[in-house]
Amino acid sequence: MLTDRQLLILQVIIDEFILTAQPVGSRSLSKKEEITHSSATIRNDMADLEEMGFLEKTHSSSGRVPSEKGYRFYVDHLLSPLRLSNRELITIKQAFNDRRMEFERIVQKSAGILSELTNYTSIILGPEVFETKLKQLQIVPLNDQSAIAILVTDTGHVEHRAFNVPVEMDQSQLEKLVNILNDRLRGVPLVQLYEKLQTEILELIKGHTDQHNHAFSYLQAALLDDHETKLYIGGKTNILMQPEFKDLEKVRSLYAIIEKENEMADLLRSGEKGVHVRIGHENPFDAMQNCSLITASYTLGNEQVGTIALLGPTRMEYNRVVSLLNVLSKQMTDTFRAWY
Amino acid sequence: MLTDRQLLILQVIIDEFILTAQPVGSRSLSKKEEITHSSATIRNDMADLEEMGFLEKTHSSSGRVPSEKGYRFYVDHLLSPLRLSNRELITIKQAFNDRRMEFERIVQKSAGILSELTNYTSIILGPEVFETKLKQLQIVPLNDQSAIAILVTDTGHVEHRAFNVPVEMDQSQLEKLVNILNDRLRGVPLVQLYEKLQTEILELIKGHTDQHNHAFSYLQAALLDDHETKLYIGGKTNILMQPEFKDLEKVRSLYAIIEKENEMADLLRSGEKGVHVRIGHENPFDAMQNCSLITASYTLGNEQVGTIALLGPTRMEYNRVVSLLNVLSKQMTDTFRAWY
DNA sequence: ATTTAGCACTCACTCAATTCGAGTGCTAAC
DNA sequence: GTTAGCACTCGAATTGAGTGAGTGCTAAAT
Repeated sequence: MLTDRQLLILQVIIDEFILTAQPVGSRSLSKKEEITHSSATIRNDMADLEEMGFLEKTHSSSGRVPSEKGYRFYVDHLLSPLRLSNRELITIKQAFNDRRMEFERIVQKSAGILSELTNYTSIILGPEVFETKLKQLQIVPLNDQSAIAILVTDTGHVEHRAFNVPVEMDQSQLEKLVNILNDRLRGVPLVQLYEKLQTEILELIKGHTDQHNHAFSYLQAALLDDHETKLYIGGKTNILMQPEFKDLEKVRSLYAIIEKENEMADLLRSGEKGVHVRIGHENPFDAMQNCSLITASYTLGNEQVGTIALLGPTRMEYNRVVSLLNVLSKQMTDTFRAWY
Repeated sequence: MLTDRQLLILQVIIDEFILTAQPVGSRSLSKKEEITHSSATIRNDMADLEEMGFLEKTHSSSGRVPSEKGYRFYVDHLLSPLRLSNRELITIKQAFNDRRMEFERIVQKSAGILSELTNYTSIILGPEVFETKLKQLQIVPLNDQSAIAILVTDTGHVEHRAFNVPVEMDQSQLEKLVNILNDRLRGVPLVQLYEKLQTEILELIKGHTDQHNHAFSYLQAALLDDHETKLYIGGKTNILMQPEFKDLEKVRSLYAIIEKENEMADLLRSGEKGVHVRIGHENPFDAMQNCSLITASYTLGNEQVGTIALLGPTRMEYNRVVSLLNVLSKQMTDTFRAWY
């Protein structure tokens, strides 16, 4: 396999390239403190490493650049876990000190922090709401034509939607309807809401007046759709600062992908627990060829899982990013656990 | 002042430049159908127009480019109102056909439509919530430590925030507190909420138990902050497609401005009623030197005013954009009027 | 058997020189 | 007042020499 020296050289090359984005040559390597050998020796090892597929040349007489296989090896075997700096730890702590216990706020902030600390683009997938259970349904009438339906889940998630109230229906009738719904639907997971509404409740309502029936159909429309899991993106413009994206066309195609919420959500969902690195072509999208995506999962309550991720060039500061995601996902999990 | 021919030439030059982003020369103008004169004649008029400050050269032997003064004149005097295409009208109609009467959704969609139809960046300022009055306050307990406060305004705006419940407080006490607050605060404009809470309510609460007092302070924190007016931005990446932004540095500085929500909000707020065009240096920010910002206001309910805007290069399709904003702001106003 | 020094070779990059063409201003004729 | 003609200007694109960082290979040194 690889000799110790080759390992060292591979490591230093990748570290250097991550820092400078420039191909690394044997001479500059031989000057490094960690390396005591001459440039010729290094050249030989570099040639071997290239043969094995860990390095590449940009052209026949250029320095070496890590290949995807090189990065993969680096991430799997050479990554030295990095202690986060104090500044970073403090920044994170502060964000979570916010007394306002609002999920959205924390997530949004986390996205901001991640992108700020890394200069990459952060993507956070909110927790899946499907498994959350209905806690309470509330109706607030605005005037005689419209009202707002508010739906609160056991995890504190709130959704609301305005809807029309049939003119012939007065407030007390509306209240009765809501009471019925609350009785029957409390504790029902949101995914099952539709089913329940269609069967049980519809049955139940049939016994009542026409108005009930009518109002119910309005309410139903208001309640059913759009329990989407949200995607929070931070530092989208950081992409512009990476030298590998000086070509506007690449930026554009990458943005095009990022903005497809559904596809991005699926991409993030697919990760297992723990930190997970996807390098270059390991990503399903062409536009992410020279990107790496690092994901980590967090949990909210029992089994609600969400994902935080960082998107940057393959030439990413893997050690820092991995540490950061670890800390942050843990922090999020802990914070949410403390709340509920 | 300007001769008819000069007016024509100015108009055609600007139209052409808006289309191609290339300096316009006398020869290419002379070939246009609308223009019957020779290139030499045109050159003379162009020289005059340049002397008057309506045109500029990029270098001594280049074609002409409109100056800001030129655009200003064009917008003020030469703008031929454009009928929107059927496709455009249909796109708009469809967006407003959504049965879900939710303000946010409509605004978000409008932002999307605007940027999609124009390839510029759309910015929409949500209506100021300060003048809206509290309709109802609701508390939904999650467990014995936390609850959610939900605040509904008379325009159907909903805000919510989780907060801690003091352990020694049981649900009935909480309900009592909420009832008191609802009685006293219903109809109070959000801006006055803080004041009211500090004076009247605090007074009222003092009579009650310690627990009330304690819980109240939690609730207060939950209710007070963050009645921000939101900024909705669409098509931020469209900026990348404009040739005047092939320089990444410009893109970055422009993004930096756009992302400062407060400053953008102030900028949009400053416009009077109706459509309003700000060209180049008429904008307060350096990064918007070669941008134009076109704003239009819409109203929600009585006096709630919001703003929709488009940001693009000074070389903007003014006629189309102005028509579009007109239609859309009217559509928004109408839709909201119908709701409330 | 490694490691190193030396040398010829490769290739991107920079920079100046050159050309090309779209454009202008000016003048004289129409 | 309008137009044709001409000299001139200047940016953009093209070319070619020079530079330097890099390589691979071979032979000597360890």
